[in-house]
Formats: sequence, structure tokens, C-alpha cells
Amino acid sequence: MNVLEDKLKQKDIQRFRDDLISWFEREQRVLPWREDQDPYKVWVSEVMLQQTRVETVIPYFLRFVEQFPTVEALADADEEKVLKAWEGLGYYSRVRNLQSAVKEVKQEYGGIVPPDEKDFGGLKGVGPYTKGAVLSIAYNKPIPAVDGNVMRVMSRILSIWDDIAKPKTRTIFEDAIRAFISKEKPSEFNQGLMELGALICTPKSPSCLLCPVQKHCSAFEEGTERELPVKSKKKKPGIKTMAAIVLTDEDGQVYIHKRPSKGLLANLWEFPNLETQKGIKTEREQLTAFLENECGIQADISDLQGVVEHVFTHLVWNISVFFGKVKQVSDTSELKKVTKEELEQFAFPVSHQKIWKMAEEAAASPAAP
DNA sequence: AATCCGGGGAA
DNA sequence: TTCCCAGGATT
Repeated sequence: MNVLEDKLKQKDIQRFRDDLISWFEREQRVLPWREDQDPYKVWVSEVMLQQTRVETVIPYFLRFVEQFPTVEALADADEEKVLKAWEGLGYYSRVRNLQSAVKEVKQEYGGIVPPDEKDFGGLKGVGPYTKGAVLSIAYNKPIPAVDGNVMRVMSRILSIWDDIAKPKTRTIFEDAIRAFISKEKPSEFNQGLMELGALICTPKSPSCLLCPVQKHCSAFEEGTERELPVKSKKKKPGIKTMAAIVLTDEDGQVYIHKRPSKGLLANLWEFPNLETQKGIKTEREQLTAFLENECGIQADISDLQGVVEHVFTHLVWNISVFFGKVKQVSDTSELKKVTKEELEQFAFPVSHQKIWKMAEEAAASPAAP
């Protein structure tokens, strides 16, 4: 009995595989990282695509693999240049981990991206998803690659109502995929699921009438496709009030600061700034004290020039922006002084790009008399 | 298990 | 506004 049941199930699974893969081979988008199967380039694309849309990634990918075409090129590159190439893409630890991992590949694996699951999965920044994606696409290994797309698609196909926000739930989908994945075409199977999630089986209103695996879908059969997947909500982000200042001297040089090597926006550059407290003192007074005590700088500080709001996933910055002229600098100041031209060589978070844009616009059209 | 870590586009 | 996107590390 069990054998017969299993045979029927295997037959259904085989049909699902064939329908999915033939659809993918027919309908897949033309994307830069699909031009070849270079494991390094597949890897770069997968890291960029973490929590980031395809359209956003394309121009970054093209520039990145041109600038750093091989494992060795990236391993030997200056971190400042690598961060600059990532500027604006977000989650900057991704690229710092990638460069660290690529150095290890150069050292320990002779520059060859290791095809072994344990070896590759042990590299920095390579989690369960990236491991499965890179090894299945580049080396044709039948390993699950479960991302948000796959959980959405499979929750509907199999009518799985577990909360996909819970870490443990991912393993349920990995087990399901191990039973479903094609041993002949694991690359097309994994990419097919993700492509389906991106093009057809979308979050809000899936195009079930166009779906190549509609006849295999429990949610479609039950009319529950809009209720799946189940995902609990996250709490709202907190708000931080900040003050930042674009400081220049008589020569027009600008003062910038490198952020710490850990935590938010690690190793990126910024304009001098502090978190401000409400009440007691004005923002200007807090900024003056900060510059003198923490930066060893005395300066003439302008009136408030405007407020930059920047929203992170878990945090909102409200940054009051000031301009200032430096009067005196102690030799212990940790700030770096650069020309406006040199400024472009440094990687800034988008919030501080907004601040610099304010300064440039103010310089281009000086306040009316 | 919960939190941290960016930024942008779609609904 | 809200969601969530080809997630991973840290605590």
C-alpha cells in the first residue's frame, strides 16, 4: 500500500517538476548573471540579491563584476573601493563578508569556489539560502535554496500555514524541497521556483490563471492563495533625532569621519554628527559641545539648514543639518580633511548623501541678501 | 528566538 | 502608509 501511495506521489511530484522547469526554460528573464555559470559571478549576484530587488541589483552587478571580475581581483582589492562599489545597495556587511570569504577561497581553495556543501557553507556570509542557490546554479547540486519567494510559492502549493517569519519554519520548506527537487536539473528547479514567485505567484494578487503549476496548487484549489503565506508582523521602528554638520575650512576642504568597523553602516564615511537630546540645550549648543569635546574643533555654526529624514528597517533618523566654518583644529582630531573632489572616492550612506546634496545646492544658489 | 543590519519600489 | 524583497550574523 505504502509503495503504491508513494508511487502516485512520486508521479505527481515528477509532473510538478516538469511543468515548473519547462515553464522556466521558456519564460525566464534575461539577466546579466544568467549569461554564464561562473561560480564567482553567481555568488556575487546571490549576495546582492539578498533582500534586494532584481531591478536594483542589475546595474550594481554589472559595475561590480567589471571592476572585480574574479575571486582573485576581489580578494586583492582595497576595501574602500569595494565599499564604494556597494554604496547605496545597503546591508554593507554583505560585501565585507563576501570579500572576507573570497580571500579565504583564494587562500584555502586555490581561488576555486568550493563545490562541497560544508566547505562553501562555512564561508562568511554564506547562509543556507546562498549555499543552496550558488551550488545548485553553478555546480548543479540538488540542494534547497529557500528564500521568501520559495516559501510563498510552496506554502500555496502545499497549503502550509506555519508562520514564515519564524526561523524554524524555513526548515519545513527545506525538507519539502528536498523531496521535490529535480536531481537532473536542480538549477532550473530552484530558479524556476524563485522566478515563479517573482513573476506569477506574487504576494498580494497572484496571477493564478497564468500559473504553469496551477493544477498542482492546493491553495488555488481551496481559494486560499491570498491568505498564504502566513507571516506575523514586526514592531515599528524607533526614532532617533540627530544633528549633523558639513564643516569646511578657508580652503574649501571638508571634514569627514569614518564609522566604526562594527554595527550600523560599518566602515562607511559620514559628516560629523551626534544623537541629540530633547530639552535642556538647543541642537546648536549640543553640536558645539560635541565638536569641541569629541572632535577637537571650534567652528562658526550656521542656523538650521533643514532636516533629513532617513528610514531604515528598524530605525528612523531625523537629522538636523547645519553648515559650519572651522576656526581651530586640535591635532588630536580624528576627522579626515578632504577636498570636494576627493569626497567622491569615499562611500557614504544614502542619508549622508542627502546631507551633501543640501550643501551643494546651497553653494550653487546662495541665500538671497 | 529575537534583534540587528539598508534601501527602494509596489500596492 | 504598509509590505517585502533571490538573507545572514549576533546575542
